[in-house]
Amino acid sequence: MSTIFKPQKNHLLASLSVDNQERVFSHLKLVSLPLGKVLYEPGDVMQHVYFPIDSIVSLLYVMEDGASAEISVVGNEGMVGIALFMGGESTPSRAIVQSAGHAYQMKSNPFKEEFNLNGEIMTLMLRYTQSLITQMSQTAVCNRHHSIDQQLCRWLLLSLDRLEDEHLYMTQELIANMLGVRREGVTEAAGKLQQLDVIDYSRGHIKVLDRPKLEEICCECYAVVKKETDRLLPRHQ
Amino acid sequence: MSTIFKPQKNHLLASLSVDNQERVFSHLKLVSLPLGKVLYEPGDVMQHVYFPIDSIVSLLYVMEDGASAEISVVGNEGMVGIALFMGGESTPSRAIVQSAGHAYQMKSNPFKEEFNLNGEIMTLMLRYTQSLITQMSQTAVCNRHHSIDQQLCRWLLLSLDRLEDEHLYMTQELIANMLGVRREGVTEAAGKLQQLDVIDYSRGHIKVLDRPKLEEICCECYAVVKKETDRLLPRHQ
DNA sequence: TTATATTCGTACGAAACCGCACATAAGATG
DNA sequence: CATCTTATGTGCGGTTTCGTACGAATATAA
Repeated sequence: MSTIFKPQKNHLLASLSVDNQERVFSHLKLVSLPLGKVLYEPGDVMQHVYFPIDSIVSLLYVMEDGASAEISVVGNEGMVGIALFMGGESTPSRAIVQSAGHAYQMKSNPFKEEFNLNGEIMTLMLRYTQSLITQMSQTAVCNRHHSIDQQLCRWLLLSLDRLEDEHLYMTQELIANMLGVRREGVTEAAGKLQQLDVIDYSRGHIKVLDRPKLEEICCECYAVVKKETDRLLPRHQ
Repeated sequence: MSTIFKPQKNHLLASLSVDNQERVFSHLKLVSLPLGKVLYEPGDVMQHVYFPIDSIVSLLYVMEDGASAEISVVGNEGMVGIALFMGGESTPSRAIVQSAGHAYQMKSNPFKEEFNLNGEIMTLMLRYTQSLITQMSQTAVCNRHHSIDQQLCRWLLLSLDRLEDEHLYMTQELIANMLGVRREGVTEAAGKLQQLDVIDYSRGHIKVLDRPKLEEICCECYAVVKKETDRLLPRHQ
């Protein structure tokens, strides 16, 4: 179990120095995150932070009338709960598990203590926060200018990057909620991708057949975020 | 001149303790920001940070095809250049003066030194960054779900909050660039507001006549950002 | 197997927004 | 004043997306 799910599977944790890893790892607890689990509701004071391993968490804003839109997505490249060290301790959005899996959980207080040591961990967390800001910004741009087709491609690529293989378990209804569009819109867009043999979609199971083509069809938004994230958080290996 | 433009007119600078004010103020230089001036281009390593006094700066993303979208807006409540202390030193977006006026400029290095003292300034800057994140998130949501009419209201209110009176000097063309819509769309939306006696618009000069009504017509996005900003950065006075 | 729930496909009118073209009007310039 | 530039108003066809409704297909349960 814990031989498969090493903390190092999370890129942020992996990039810490040995000293910091030892101290931080002693506070980590492996938890299972089922699909749809809500880690934070809007305004909740965060009790834990999460470092996803093979799960994906969406930061989702839900409006008064129930409509929703995904602000950003967090997988093994990042962490959930940045508002903790940013000072607010809560956000107006919801953190919800978009793809079931596992994560390492750490209690707020020890994490804040580590952050406040003003060293490697703080630097890393701030750089990650900037990459998250980039993703949010690009989401705003993409929402403004790009078609559902393109946005679906972006969304698929962002998800793929955070999973271990090319399989996504995700109904069109759920994707529609993330993109903030109608379910029928996703059906159409996914149908086009299927006709192009880019994906194979069947009742909540997507298999990506041709990733290069997916990137080709996609708007520039994915590449911008990817490039900036790589710049901010280079993976040393 | 500098009797009118006190550093304290910027809310972030004003909220520093006397000690920190003394140290920081010695590095500040009052600069004039003409309309359209670009403070940073995408990817530029930032040489200065800016604390607006009576100017407004837009963080704008410009796409490959020239289309654009405003990510967030910064006035006397904030600062331009957060990427400096977040670690990236640059962003994929452009910082451009949206409303002419003045700002206090500070060189990057002394500012980073202040930030790294790990005290009040750091805490404040991080809280401000979180409020900026909230604004970006809500922009993404608003871009997804709300009409041009509503978005124009949000945009006007965000601008109003950062100005000293109810006068905006801004062509419809420019607003359209910020919102990422057609100029004609802004003409129509502004026409409706004018018919409702909410604004008076004439060749680049907007006078807001009825702010309460403006807030009423607006989508929830403005209030969400406003409330969260007030929570994160209470003004002690 | 049969019934039921879930997921997906399709259709259609309405609305919002776009791209484009052009007219009008208000300042600016000479 | 006459001219030019800039800013705004308006109209129209085309596209995308929406809201809604309904049917088909697949999984799940009785």
